[in-house]
Amino acid sequence: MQPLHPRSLGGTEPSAERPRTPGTGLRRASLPFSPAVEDYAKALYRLEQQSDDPISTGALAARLEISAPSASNMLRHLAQLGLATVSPGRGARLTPAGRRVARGVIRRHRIIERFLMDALKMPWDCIHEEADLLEHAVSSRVGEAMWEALGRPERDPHGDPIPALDDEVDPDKDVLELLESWEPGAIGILVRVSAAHPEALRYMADKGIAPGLPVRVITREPFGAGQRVHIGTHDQMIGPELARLIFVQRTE
Amino acid sequence: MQPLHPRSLGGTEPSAERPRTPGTGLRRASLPFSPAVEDYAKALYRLEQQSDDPISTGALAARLEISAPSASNMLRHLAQLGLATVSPGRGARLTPAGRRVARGVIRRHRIIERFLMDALKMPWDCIHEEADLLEHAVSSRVGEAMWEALGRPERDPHGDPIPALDDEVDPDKDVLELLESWEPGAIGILVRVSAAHPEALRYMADKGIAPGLPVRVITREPFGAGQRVHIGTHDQMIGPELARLIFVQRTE
DNA sequence: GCTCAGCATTAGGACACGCTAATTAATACG
DNA sequence: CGTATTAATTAGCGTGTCCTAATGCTGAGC
Repeated sequence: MQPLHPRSLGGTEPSAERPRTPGTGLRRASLPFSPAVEDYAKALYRLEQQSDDPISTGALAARLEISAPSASNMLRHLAQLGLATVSPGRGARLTPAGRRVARGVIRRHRIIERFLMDALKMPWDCIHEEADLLEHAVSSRVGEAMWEALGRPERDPHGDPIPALDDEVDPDKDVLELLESWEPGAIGILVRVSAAHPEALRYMADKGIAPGLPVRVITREPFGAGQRVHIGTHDQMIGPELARLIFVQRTE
Repeated sequence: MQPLHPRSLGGTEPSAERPRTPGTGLRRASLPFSPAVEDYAKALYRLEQQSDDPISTGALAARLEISAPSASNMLRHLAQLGLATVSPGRGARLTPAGRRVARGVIRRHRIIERFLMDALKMPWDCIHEEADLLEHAVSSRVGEAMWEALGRPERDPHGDPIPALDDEVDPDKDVLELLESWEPGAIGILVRVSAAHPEALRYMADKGIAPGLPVRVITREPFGAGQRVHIGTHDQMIGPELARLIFVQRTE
């Protein structure tokens, strides 16, 4: 079904004669799915990873910050494209094809983040937004070229893994824990930080907290005050809200 | 124009509060103009460079390969945005603001081409298409970061100059000539090749014809057969159609 | 001065995506 | 078991961008 590879470069004739689907804008003739479709697939994918149950229209709408009817509508569209199955009134699931699309977007997103960071030296706190903008315009050809140019990295700057298109498993499953859950004495490596909160990212960048550093919990203060943690070269107080955004992997 | 910042969790009111411009899609809240608008500005800019007269609706439509009514419509829209002035029935011109927008797009396009070529090592004949896709998604922040990372190049891989936003002049004006116009004995440098024909690009890449090489016309064959030209290290026969795509600068 | 070819514009749709309001289906509670 | 809350869907609409068909203007030749 559908070659996931874009760019139908078989096009011999330079112009004219093309049916030119109306209302679809001037560009984008060559990318397989619209940005909206890709965003929906991505959101469903993420939600499926969290819950295992079919995704309710409402949850999807909340995630994308759109109205429930819009989500409902688009789910029908996704079903029609073969990317999701919808049991009316009961929620939706991605099909394998839908998961492939979603992984493609996520993969490109993370490659782009790495790229903005490493190759373009852009500041931490804007790369997520910029990557959101770019992920739908970067073809898989360009995405893969970036990945090669970067030396085939396995994680983005927040420590999120860069998935292969047919990876059905999350490599972090059963491996990562929240820093929040660790008791004094626990030792490991800071693997990833949630990318969802730009302010938190800025704060952590400022404090030198980044994926890859060794971590050791020293104490846990009572009454929810947080943990004293050795990260990298010095000690920090990590409040519980921040500790919920930091994922660590235990080492013995 | 709101940056669509996520998570406004202070929301006390049950609803209403965010205007949320409808029909505008999920993303793109942060880029100033739609891809379509940018494309129109770019096309007008190019056409203005060629003719000096106001641009007719038909010429614009032909350039963008869209219908005349679409062009007419969009011209009204551009006028409303302050990017063009339209004298009904008589043609359109870009305003200074419109020229800035157009130069921005062209600048980003050429930076992206250079980038795909130099940083990502992508093949010649696909970079133009890819850049067309990317130019509307690359913010000026990212574009400028690319430019810096490349060492502030002045030309794209086809030899087209990368304009500054407020450059009102074309540096190639009065300097470049078509290879076609040169007589035997003429000597110079190949500065740019037209990017419009992917097949020609492929052919030239194959023959080692690229911007920056020294050029000397050896003979001109009669009856439109073309020119024998020394390019780089060896001689080639260049047919008249190809010679119309090659721009050269004379040296003494 | 009138007619007709050629361009531009208006009219009327289409499609993708978003919204609100109203309606229906599902769940929960007295 | 009936009603109240909540979630999902249908209805109807707005916007951007494109299309075709019909109409309107404008200049060239008579």
